[in-house]
Amino acid sequence: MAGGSREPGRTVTSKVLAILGAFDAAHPQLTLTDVARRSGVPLSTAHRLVAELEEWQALSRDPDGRLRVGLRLWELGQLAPGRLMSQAHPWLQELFVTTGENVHLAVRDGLEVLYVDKVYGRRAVPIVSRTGGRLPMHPTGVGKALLAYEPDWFVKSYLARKLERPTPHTIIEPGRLARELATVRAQGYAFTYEEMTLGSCSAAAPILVDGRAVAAVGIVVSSRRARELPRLVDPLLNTASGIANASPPSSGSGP
Amino acid sequence: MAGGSREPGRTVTSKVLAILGAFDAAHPQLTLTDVARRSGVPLSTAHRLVAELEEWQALSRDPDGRLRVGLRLWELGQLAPGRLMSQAHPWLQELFVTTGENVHLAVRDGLEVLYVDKVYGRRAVPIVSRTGGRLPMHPTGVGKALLAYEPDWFVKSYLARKLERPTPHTIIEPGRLARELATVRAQGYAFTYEEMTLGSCSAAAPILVDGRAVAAVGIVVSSRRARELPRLVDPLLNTASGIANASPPSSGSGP
DNA sequence: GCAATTCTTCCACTCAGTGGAAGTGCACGC
DNA sequence: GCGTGCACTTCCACTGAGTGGAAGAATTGC
Repeated sequence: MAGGSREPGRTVTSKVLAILGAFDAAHPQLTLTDVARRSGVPLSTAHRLVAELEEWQALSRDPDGRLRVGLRLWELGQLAPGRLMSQAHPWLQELFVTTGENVHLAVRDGLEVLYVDKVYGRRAVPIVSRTGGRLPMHPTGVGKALLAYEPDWFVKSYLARKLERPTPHTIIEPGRLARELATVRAQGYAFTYEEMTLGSCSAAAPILVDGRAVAAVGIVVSSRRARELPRLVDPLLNTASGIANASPPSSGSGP
Repeated sequence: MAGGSREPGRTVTSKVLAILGAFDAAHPQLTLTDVARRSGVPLSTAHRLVAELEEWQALSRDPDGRLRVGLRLWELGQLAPGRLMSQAHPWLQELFVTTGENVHLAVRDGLEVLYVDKVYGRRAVPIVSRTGGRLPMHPTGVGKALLAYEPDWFVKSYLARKLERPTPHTIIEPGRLARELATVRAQGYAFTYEEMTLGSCSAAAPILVDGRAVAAVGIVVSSRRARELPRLVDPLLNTASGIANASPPSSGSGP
């Protein structure tokens, strides 16, 4: 009876990864049944695999018994970002102290920006992005800063899709967005005015290493204070170039 | 010839986890051969599993082709620590701003402390611990703060082992250490004087939720400035209780 | 107390996974 | 140019680890 009709061609590894992938920012804690449903792994199989993952502390349980990503996975994750990110943090820190604004660092992942670090104060404007969060590129400052330095074919394919419009201010017309990106490229930084969230504006600058934007620094302020953004450009650019230069001298510097 | 003499009883999952476990703070980037050697997984098997992990961005490759923990794993890890840690960060930030000292947050994992967050300035004393780092409990401030609130049986078994002695100042005599812990418990905070690293002192306070130390906040200063530690106790305790209270009202508060 | 939901265990079948060995590719030295 | 060493990739026939439906246990809700 049992074991006969398995779904073929699915590796154990892919199931393990599907189980881990069931967790995301919107669903940080799940029951076993949730995990099975979201990952597409049969319940009994999920049960066994989850038990192994728990044993290794890749997953652990909340007080109420729900599953969460475990400490060991967090610890592993800390090894990921490499030199750039850990070197960037003090710079972000300093930018926060000198400007008093919420600052963050983001990289591109696929067609989205992934927020990899942020520094913020308790009294400042509440900020939407959280570390590890993802947002589309075109409505965000860091997204525009990164997109502007991607190769043409990439930008083209980005613009070719139907773009989300989180607010009425979001620029989604391909032509207008392309012109915006040209401006960003020309001046070296990007602004947004309520393009992602009503009430928030931002300035962002790419971190350029060998001409490629490996990350971007952003500052978010409430839109009432949008007029202060230009004032923030200088410290922003300083920070961006500081981070870029702090990264170890590029190995392939020459021609 | 092939496939016959496999090592039995090892699940695929355990191999995947062993491969991930091959990465640690001392070995953040590895070649495939390293991974196979460190994880005990045969090279050809490691090759296949690593390829699957790469496809999912659980692992990725450095410019020079060596393997690293990938972005997706970092992203997953961000979901791990739950409310406490993300709520703690602004408090740490503030403690750093008011004191100007290096501050960090640690939790107990097994017999070690795991540093889960830190805030530091560029000009301050260089700090040994890095996020995700592990240290033994008895020579560190946060370690003592955490150990002091563990149940008796745990402390007993901790003291029963032969304790490491990273510096001549490290307290490793069980009796003396037990007395030290009693003091910590009595006064609510811990000091260390060059017990982990020559040249560094620290003060630390536990974050108590329902009488259990769920984490600890620490401040590190250079030992020349050890006399300033007492002055730092008040802000430290404020921070610790602030973090503790900021966590959502405990569900099982009163019997 | 019964129904709904979630979690755990069972087990016979079978194909996904295995790993030693052979092949490929690259870098260096002579 | 050619051999030597090392790291990576592919191959393949065998087999037991993994499978998943279903039944049972535990828990929750009404």
